[in-house]
Amino acid sequence: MSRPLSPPPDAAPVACDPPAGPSAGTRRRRKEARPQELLAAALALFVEKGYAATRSEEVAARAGVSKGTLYLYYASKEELFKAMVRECLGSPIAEARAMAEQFEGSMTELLALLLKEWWAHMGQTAAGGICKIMMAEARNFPELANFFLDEVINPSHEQLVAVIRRGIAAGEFRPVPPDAAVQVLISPMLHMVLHQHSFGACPLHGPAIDADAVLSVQLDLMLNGLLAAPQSKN
Amino acid sequence: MSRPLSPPPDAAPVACDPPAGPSAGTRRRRKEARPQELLAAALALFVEKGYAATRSEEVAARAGVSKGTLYLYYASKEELFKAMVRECLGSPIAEARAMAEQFEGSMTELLALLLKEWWAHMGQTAAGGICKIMMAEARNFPELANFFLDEVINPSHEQLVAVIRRGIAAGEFRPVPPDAAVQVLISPMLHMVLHQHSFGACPLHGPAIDADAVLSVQLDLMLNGLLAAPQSKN
Amino acid sequence: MSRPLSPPPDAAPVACDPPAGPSAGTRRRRKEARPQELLAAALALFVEKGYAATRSEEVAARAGVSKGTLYLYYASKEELFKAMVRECLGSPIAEARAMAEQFEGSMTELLALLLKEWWAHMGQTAAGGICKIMMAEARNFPELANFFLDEVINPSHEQLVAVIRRGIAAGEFRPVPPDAAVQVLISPMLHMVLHQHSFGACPLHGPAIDADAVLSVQLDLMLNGLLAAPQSKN
Amino acid sequence: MSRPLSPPPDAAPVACDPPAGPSAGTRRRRKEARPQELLAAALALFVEKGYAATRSEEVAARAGVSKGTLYLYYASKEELFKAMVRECLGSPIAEARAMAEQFEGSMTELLALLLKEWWAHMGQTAAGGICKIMMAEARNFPELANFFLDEVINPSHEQLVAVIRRGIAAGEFRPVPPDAAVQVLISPMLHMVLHQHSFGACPLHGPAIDADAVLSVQLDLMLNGLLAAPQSKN
DNA sequence: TATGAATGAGGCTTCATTCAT
DNA sequence: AATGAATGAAGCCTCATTCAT
Repeated sequence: MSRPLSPPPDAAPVACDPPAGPSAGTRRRRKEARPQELLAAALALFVEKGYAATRSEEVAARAGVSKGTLYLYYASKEELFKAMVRECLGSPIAEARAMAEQFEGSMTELLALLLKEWWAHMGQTAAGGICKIMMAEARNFPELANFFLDEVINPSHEQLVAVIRRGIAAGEFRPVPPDAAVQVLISPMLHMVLHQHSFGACPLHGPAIDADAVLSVQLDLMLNGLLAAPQSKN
Repeated sequence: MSRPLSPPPDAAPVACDPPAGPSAGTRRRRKEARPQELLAAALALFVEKGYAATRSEEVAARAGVSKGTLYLYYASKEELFKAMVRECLGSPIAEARAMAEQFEGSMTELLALLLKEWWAHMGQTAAGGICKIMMAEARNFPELANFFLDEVINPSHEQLVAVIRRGIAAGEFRPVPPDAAVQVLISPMLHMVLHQHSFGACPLHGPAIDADAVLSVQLDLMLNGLLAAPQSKN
Repeated sequence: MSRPLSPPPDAAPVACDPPAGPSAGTRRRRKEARPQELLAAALALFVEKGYAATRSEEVAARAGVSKGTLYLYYASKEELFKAMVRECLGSPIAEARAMAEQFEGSMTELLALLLKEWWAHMGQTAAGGICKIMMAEARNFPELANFFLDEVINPSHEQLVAVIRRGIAAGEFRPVPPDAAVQVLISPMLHMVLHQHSFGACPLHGPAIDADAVLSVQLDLMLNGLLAAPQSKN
Repeated sequence: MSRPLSPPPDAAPVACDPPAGPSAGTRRRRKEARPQELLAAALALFVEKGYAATRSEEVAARAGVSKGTLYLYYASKEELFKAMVRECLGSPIAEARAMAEQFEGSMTELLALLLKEWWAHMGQTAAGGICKIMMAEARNFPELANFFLDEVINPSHEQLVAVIRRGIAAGEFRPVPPDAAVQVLISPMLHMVLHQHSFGACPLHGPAIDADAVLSVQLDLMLNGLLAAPQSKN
């Protein structure tokens, strides 16, 4: 049940969500799929090589179209990049939020659930690549970086902060500074996501990170560290 | 005592004469200092913009020399990059190792000490920038990535694994898988280092990460989670 | 019938559409013709200025295209140069060989014929420029020099040696060392070819060489010198 | 007695004439020799690689001085080149002229003597390299080309023309067009000189030209072809 | 809509030349 | 006089973008 964390499942979920074009169901020609294919190609290449080192012709080729066609859909390389980032974020936050609101168990359980969700989305999906490319390019695209912060990082963060706060308020967690605790909480997964798309994808890289092991140790340690009353309770 | 973690202390270390301060009347004859100045300039720019997006002329200009001068010291942009990575790693691992070997207290204390050391080196020093740039460029420079793994990541990792093992053997820590535990242990700091050089350096970035708070929460949670017998502290 | 030997008939052969004449309204879609146009431009400029002193953009401009277009067809200036040399040699040797094999007259006549052929090809055609450029660049492109030796010089030489040998064997020529005799035989023409593309092409050059006069004197002297029995012509 | 004609005796006579600086005899420091050393280095390198492909630093290095020093003696690369050409021509023509004027034998003998002289000077001396480089660069340096024509080519040519004319007038030679005959006469040697510094200097070049054999065949054929009365005379 | 030939601004690198020592 | 670090114009080449088909 433990899977080493090396070659990211790049090919598997080509787009983050199969975003179901305007008329999903009847597949016309291919034209309707073009933007998605281009974004998927862009994602794979930008993540692999970085923005500047990726040639737009490569993206087109990977999407199976010619150089010129790319420009029918995106006005420039930069627009393609921005579209890719905006597109591949999609709805996961919304989903997680919905899940959290309906949740009725303990905060401990909710935390575990959310972290698993996060990993399932970021670790198992090409969306994780967005994290790497944003980390690499944030300073070159401040506007995008802020978009990413507003749409992804801060909402996720706030959601987890809220859970921690609720847990503390309920006496379930020890009183810790929630912001810092959230950083501690998500870091291992974030690290694995980034590793997956950098060192982990190098041909000769060293010992792979065992994602499942890290996740379970992380939950174990964190919850042990967070829980208020020593285990004698319950 | 808590310092927000945003504009990285770019200029601080890396042995960089403030490039030709007010007393810079002589504009030649710097042969000895030039390599360091160029490496410092390269570090700042490669970290900020990435390898491909940095023009070699920019590096030269930042080092206070002209385009051509750069090539008197480094045969190509790529050689400059490699030299920079190799140069900026220095001896921190060796230092940490020496410290660990002489240490006589508990593993809990040693762990805290090592993490603080790591942060002092990577978080407060331009060396942290190397982490960001390596993460961004690992797949473009596999040879360098392996150098970095061999010289930095793996030795650090092994050292911490050894401490965890010793702690477990001594009954000080609960039996946890050491490799995974180390990932959990260093992730928050790694995350902060990367953040510092990406989102944290964006002009408009959101709420800063409070490094000291994260570090103390991290130690608190981790050690609480690691410690073996619930010290009957009810 | 005697033509002074100065400005080489640069434009004449080498299959070069007069680059976009008056009817050049379409400025694109020349894919088939481009390689020839580029090679012709390269030939003219490399012969005129030498390899190193010719800028690739000049070649492109002379071919009526832009800098970048050149690189769609040839990967580098060096590749362009090599392609040009290889291209401009063509089949003359094969033709001469065929002619020699079918020839039924005396060796004296064959020799005269072959030399005229050689001059017609090298002296009246842009191919002669290749001789100059190869002489100038042989030491910078040893591989190409050997190609030229193998494909042009040595076959031509061997063919003439064979004729001399046959003439000697038939008692038509005096017994002379055939290799040296061939050198003597072709030198005047070679000299004129080189002159044509060097001094002869200088605006202010001195008295032109009269090619036809040289050729006829050359035949006269050579054959007089070669012929075996003093035909008793007193 | 026959020597193959491949690696030109580059090193042997460094300068064409050991030009005996102002105070030859007492050798001061080195300074007086510097210009000669630089010219010799320039000759070797320009002949080997051509003007444009030779870096001025290479010339300086070969002369055993630094880059800057070169510019103390010659204002620019072009001036160095011109000085080299002008310098390495020197007095041979004058010498040959003197010899011809004092000569008292037959024109046949004088012709043989002059050709041997020419070969001794151009074929055995670095001066031959000037021929190659002038052929290669004539169109880039028209002024130099004219200098070369005026100082070397035309005087030599005229001298030989005069001999031919005298021979014809004396009934010693058949009446041939003297200009063309001279071309025929010197071509083989010119060819060998050029070959020596181009194909002949390539590492893998084909069969070497046997200079002595060519020269003797050349004299044999030429004189046979030139001589007026068939050999029955004498 | 799709193509891919063509363009040309711009980056990397070289090297002739300068100049402080 | 000699040095060699420094300069920057200029050349090679790439690649984002355009546009005729």
